[in-house]
Amino acid sequence: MKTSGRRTTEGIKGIKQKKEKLKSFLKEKGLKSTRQRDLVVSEFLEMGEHVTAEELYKEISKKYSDIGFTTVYRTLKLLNKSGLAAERVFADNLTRYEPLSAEDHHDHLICMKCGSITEFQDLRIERLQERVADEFGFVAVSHKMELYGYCKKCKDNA
Amino acid sequence: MKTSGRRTTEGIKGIKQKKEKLKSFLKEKGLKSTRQRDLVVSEFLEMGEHVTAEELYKEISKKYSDIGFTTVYRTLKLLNKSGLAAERVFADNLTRYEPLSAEDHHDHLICMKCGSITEFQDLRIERLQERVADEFGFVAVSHKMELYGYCKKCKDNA
DNA sequence: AGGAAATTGAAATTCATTTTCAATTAGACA
DNA sequence: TGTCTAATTGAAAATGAATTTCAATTTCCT
Ligand SMILES: [Mn+2]
Ligand SMILES: [Mn+2]
Ligand SMILES: [Zn+2]
Ligand SMILES: [Zn+2]
Repeated sequence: MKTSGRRTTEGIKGIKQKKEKLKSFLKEKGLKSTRQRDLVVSEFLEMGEHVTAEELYKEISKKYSDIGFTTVYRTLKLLNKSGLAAERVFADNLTRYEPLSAEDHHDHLICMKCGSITEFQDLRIERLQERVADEFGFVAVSHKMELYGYCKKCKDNA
Repeated sequence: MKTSGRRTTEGIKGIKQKKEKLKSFLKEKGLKSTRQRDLVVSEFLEMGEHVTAEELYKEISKKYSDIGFTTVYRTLKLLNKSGLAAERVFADNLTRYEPLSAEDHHDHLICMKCGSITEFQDLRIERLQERVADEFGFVAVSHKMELYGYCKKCKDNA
């Protein structure tokens, strides 16, 4: 049984590590470290899961009124390009971001009532996907898999 | 090996059958049959695959200059609600429609170079998805699974 | 410190989707 | 077949998230 739940909150260690990675990425690309980027990245890593640029912006605005939405938006794009965040679009068609490391891969269960998102990983499914691709002479480089329905809580107290 | 390709073109039989189903749906809901709806539905069923409202509209415009985009758009929504079409949003974030019947279910392989879309069905994967959901006490009612990569043609002449 | 290049944030733009509204049409019923 | 009401149509406007623009500011290399 390879399926498993994932992640509670980003550990401090992971955060520092990721910030280091970002710094390398910036330097490598001739980009600059700024107070704004730092703040946005910190908040993002602490918040953790599946946030929209708008949500993150609102959260940040509470503490730092001088950081604009555009900067939050651009920083998330940057994190994505540097491989530190994944961009996700679920059924509501909003672009969400989540911290991600290179080795990490997972898919999602999405509750249609409360909106909660559960992550899972299933190697058997992944293998079968590869197999399907092979049958069609298709080379898969990524995939998207989402299950929509009702989470434990929501199906119980219906 | 349960995986398989699908569908060439909608048979005339299937088209007539679907048009009948739509008529029932309309009557049942107190809606009206119109020349426009008829034309849009015919063109849609003949075109077949994964079209956007815009694409279908342009195609229809060639023959019938008096049919507006809005009507095409609304007819596709209607087909969706009546269960005769599926709405799909792939990575390009455009809403596409494809003819679909109740029993039918399939997922997609999408070529990142030429954009071709291949359909597949894999019961083993579907069973495992159900299993994953169960493990989390989640009741899945639908899912989305797309594999992105390079199709046979595109990976060959790279 | 000087200066080129990157960044910022407000505002404007884009673009698919959805809604509005006045004119037209379908179809139920007499 | 004519009447009437509700549904439909299509052009235009509105929406709203995502993206771009641009002038002012900041970073950081020399
Ligand atoms: Mn996730
Ligand atoms: Mn399909
Ligand atoms: Zn729930
Ligand atoms: Zn291809």
